[in-house]
Amino acid sequence: MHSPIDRRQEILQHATELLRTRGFNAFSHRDLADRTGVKSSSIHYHFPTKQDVGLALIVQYRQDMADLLGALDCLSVPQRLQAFTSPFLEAAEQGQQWCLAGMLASDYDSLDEPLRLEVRRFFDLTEDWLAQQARLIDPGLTAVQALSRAQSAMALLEGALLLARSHQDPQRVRNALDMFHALMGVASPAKV
Amino acid sequence: MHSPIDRRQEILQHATELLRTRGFNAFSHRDLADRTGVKSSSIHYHFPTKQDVGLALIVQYRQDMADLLGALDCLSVPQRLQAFTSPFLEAAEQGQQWCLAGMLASDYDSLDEPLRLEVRRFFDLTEDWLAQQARLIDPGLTAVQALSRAQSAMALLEGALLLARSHQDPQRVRNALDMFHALMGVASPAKV
DNA sequence: TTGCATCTATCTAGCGATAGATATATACTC
DNA sequence: GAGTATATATCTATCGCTAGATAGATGCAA
Repeated sequence: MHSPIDRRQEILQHATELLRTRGFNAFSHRDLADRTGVKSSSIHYHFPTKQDVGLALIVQYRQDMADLLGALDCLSVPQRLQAFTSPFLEAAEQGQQWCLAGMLASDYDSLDEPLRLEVRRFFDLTEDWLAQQARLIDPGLTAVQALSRAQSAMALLEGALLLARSHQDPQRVRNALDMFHALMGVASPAKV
Repeated sequence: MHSPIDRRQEILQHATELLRTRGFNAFSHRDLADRTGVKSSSIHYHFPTKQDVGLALIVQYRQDMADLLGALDCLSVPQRLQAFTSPFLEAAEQGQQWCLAGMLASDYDSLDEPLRLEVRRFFDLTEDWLAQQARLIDPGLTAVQALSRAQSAMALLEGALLLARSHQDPQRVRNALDMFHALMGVASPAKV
């Protein structure tokens, strides 16, 4: 028998991939069960409803993001932005997956309120952090200006990854990253 | 008996709204039938498969966009950009709907290849036009640079509308429009 | 021996899709 | 024109399948 924590994590791992490639309404408990190697009723044991699966996914996604951002303190602001954006580029180069939070945002109408709240919290967290970086770059910005800049920067990344995926063209994200850095007021990092 | 063209258009009208609010996998033939006031089998009469519904929607959406862009020739470039972006702002202010093509892009994995092709064509059309405007604004741009700029501008709009919808905050799109005009190299239009 | 994790079996509801009947409008022929 | 055929648009009824979800049995481990 697996440890319940292992199994739970295993389910979430498959759910992450399915959600990010297909969307919330395009995968089923049976998809999860088949990939995890258990019966679909076992999925219900760990997550009573599908919304619970989504909730666990976005909470973990946000926590991972919070951990990442916390780990960037020791870096310079341009290095932080580089580290922050690299997962977007990786996703585009991998080719099939969108951002988990972006996907849930696109399925927003299908989500119950607790899940919607967590989706909003993900973007709030991310954008607040970006706004902080914007003010470090440009101390003349008001808080409102910095947040506006951060929200648009985030929108740019989400949109670019969405369209890079449908066009199978990671270059779209690379170009968007140049715009992102320009918008945030730092020089683009040197190409590798 | 209705004219077939009327009925077909009536179905497409409801399908547009359902697709833009819920997504491709979150509305059914019965949803369409109930709203149109016919039986679900009648939907199949007009559109044999659900993919055919999606195909008709995106083809019409692209045609509407092509018509709009064609009608802008008589305007100045800043006025054109203003007219181009205003539907995004209206959608954000209305509150529930995303861009039809953006929604299909988010459901890309569920689409058959003919439908995917039409989604890509919508963005190609739009971005090519935006790239032309970018070169009119800044004649020093290469074609590649202009296209890159146009793709990022489009990504920004799509992302901003997505997040404005989930946060119920049209201001996000207004702010993104400022960034959009800056990115395209024109002054933002005066606020009303 | 109690609690956890999983299984088998099943439920209800809804999905996209199809078959076949019906009513109505249009076109053709005598 | 009358009568007949054809095409169009809708209906009723149903298909096979999958969805999310649940009840109750089983096995295993502390």
